[in-house]
Amino acid sequence: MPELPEVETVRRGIAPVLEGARFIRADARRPDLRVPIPENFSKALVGKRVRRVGRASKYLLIYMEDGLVMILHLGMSGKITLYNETGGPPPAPAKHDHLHFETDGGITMLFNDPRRFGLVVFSDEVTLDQHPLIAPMGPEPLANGFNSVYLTEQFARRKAPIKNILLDQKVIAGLGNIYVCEALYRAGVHPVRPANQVTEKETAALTSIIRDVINEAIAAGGSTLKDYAQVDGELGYFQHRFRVYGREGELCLTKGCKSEIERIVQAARSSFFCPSCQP
DNA sequence: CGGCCAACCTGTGCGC
DNA sequence: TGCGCACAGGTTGGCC
Repeated sequence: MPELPEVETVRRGIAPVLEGARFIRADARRPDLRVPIPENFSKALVGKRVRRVGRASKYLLIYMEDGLVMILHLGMSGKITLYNETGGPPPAPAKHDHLHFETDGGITMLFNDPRRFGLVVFSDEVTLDQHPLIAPMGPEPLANGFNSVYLTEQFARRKAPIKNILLDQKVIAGLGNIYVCEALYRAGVHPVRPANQVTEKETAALTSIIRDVINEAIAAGGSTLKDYAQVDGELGYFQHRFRVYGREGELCLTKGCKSEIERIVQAARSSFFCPSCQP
């Protein structure tokens, strides 16, 4: 499911109810997700206060008062659902509800992930930057280190299709299949172009387009949070209008363009593009 | 190291 | 109605 904007939306949704609250329950209902769930999962969390809810790329970071950091990834199908005790008793855990939390503030938080590509592991706050999941990642689109000089440099030494390079979390952290398709469409760059053949001008445009796409998606997520805030429900999966993703066979939305959106498969993922607008 | 592919899982939707 | 297949928003490990 989630790329950086969706994870940021989840973070904003859970931060207000978790920060300052104490876990009175933390159960792992199976031994593993993509990787084993820590043996001491419950013991390490119960009775402790959450200091802050952060995010690094697509990873949620729950900072505990004692320096422990719970790293959560939603994989492809992960969802977090919050229930408030004022809405009645929380439901019995359903199928694929793998993690079950309760806070002293009367909040139940469930992590549901049918495909189990998600994960939960622990780290120490002081060594978080060196954590094997965190350390290898490139800059996020909204970070200072992400600029056209950096991107030009990265493209220059890679001949793989630009689509693959933009999906590489070591190059840019946070983009996934949808937003890569959207960014390439807006930039007018065909997804199979070798990265080292993308011009500096195109790279400069792409840099700011990637920021735009991510900023707009975060804003769209924020607007869904407003509706969400009142009621119990799922976080992170919001309907956003895409200009090219998922629109195979439909008319290109560029004014005056009469072409149909095409779909090809790259690196075992679907790429959607307009053959006229993305030469 | 760069690049490519298979693998990890389950659910859903579509064509026959 | 049932069956089989294609596909799904992510990441990694192994191989050349």
